Amino acid sequence: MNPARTDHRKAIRVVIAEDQGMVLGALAALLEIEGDIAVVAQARTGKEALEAVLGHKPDVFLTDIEMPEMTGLDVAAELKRRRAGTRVIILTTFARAGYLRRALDAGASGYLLKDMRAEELADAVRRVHQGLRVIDPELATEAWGEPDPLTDRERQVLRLAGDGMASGDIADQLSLSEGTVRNYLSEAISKLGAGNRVEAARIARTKGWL
Amino acid sequence: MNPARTDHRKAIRVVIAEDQGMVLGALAALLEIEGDIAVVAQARTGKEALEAVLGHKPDVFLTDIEMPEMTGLDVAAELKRRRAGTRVIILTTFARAGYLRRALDAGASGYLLKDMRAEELADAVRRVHQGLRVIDPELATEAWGEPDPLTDRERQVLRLAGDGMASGDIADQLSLSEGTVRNYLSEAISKLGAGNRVEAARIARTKGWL
DNA sequence: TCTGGCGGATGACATTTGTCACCGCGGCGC
DNA sequence: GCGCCGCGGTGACAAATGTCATCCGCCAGA
Repeated sequence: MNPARTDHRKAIRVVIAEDQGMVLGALAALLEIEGDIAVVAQARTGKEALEAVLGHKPDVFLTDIEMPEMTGLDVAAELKRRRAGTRVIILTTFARAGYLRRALDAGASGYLLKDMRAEELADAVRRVHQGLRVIDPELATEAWGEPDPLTDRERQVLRLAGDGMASGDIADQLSLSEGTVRNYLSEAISKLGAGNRVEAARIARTKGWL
Repeated sequence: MNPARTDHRKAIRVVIAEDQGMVLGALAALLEIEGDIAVVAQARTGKEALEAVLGHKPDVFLTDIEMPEMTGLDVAAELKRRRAGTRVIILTTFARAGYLRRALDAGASGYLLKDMRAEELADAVRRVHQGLRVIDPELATEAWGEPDPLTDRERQVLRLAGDGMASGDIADQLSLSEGTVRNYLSEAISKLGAGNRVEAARIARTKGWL
């Protein structure tokens, strides 16, 4: 099962980031079983992760997306900006085209879903370490779908509306007039083919456009 | 770290259920590391889990809540009904009082959150195996809070409304009149102290009342 | 300089939501 | 039998929401 019982000094060095402690520890255990992979640090927030990667300069950085303080996508983007040599694998629950696109833009080498079989993880790490790209097949095909029709304003407004905030309150928070908020919402609703703000927010969320 | 390097035939036998393959496998790896715990089966849906537990009669059943086909809570309730001797530990993302209450009603011996430290899991399994109860401290205190003020109808209506369905459509789906739907919604909104249906749905969800 | 687009705003209107008061019916306890 | 809930329903009304047409100021490109 372990293709290379290599000398431990040559092991692939990995940093893992994931906000749920239980999952974090479990993933580490999963990778540690492999003889050729060494988990050199674990992080529970985006900021911790960024520091860990900059400090340890691992070969591979495996990260969740939704974390406190910084998302995994933010961390990936920052690493790209700083030209840290580490390759990034995104590991997330969400099969959302928007997330995948942003991940690739942020220079990620891999995008895997948490409902893949656990056995495939170590292989993905090895592949990415060798310079290959690993994209979950389910996403790879459907992915290059629609390209997010929403403007920034529409996104902001929709996010708040989706949490149940009333038009007036949204207007206050964004320093817009209530009418304008309703206009944006109306635009978003029609762009997304929804029947009302709530449905629109739901659709946008599932597509990863937030 | 392993209190008992016990004879393997005496290992604590565990079945794990969790819909995300990656997490499932990782948790199994985490427990397998311990010398005194043996993972005898893994399941990715509630139904699979039920069959696995009935078939293997493990000492401990560790399960997620939200899974396809049957929730972990449903499985626990069914096991209680059938008087299967297996002790149940719920392992979930959600610190919701409503879930905990239902878990205990369903005879669960443990309720843990996925953001606990991974090291604590094996200990929790051992404790439960010895007949102790293990409840996440964060929940244990706050838990016996408010007791879900919603009626069944209000719950149904709120669920659909929270997904963006319009009053008329909800009425059709539940074979009620639109006015009645609005009445239920209004009741729910005031019971929950919300400002509108969406906020009400959000509140109910976070409390675990769905 | 003109023109077109974009962000933001208005006003008017139809529809949907949220609230309230009140009715009818079937149990259930007394 | 009587009263009283709980569930479902009506009707009416105010407020919030969704839709449109239109307008203004600004700035980039021809």
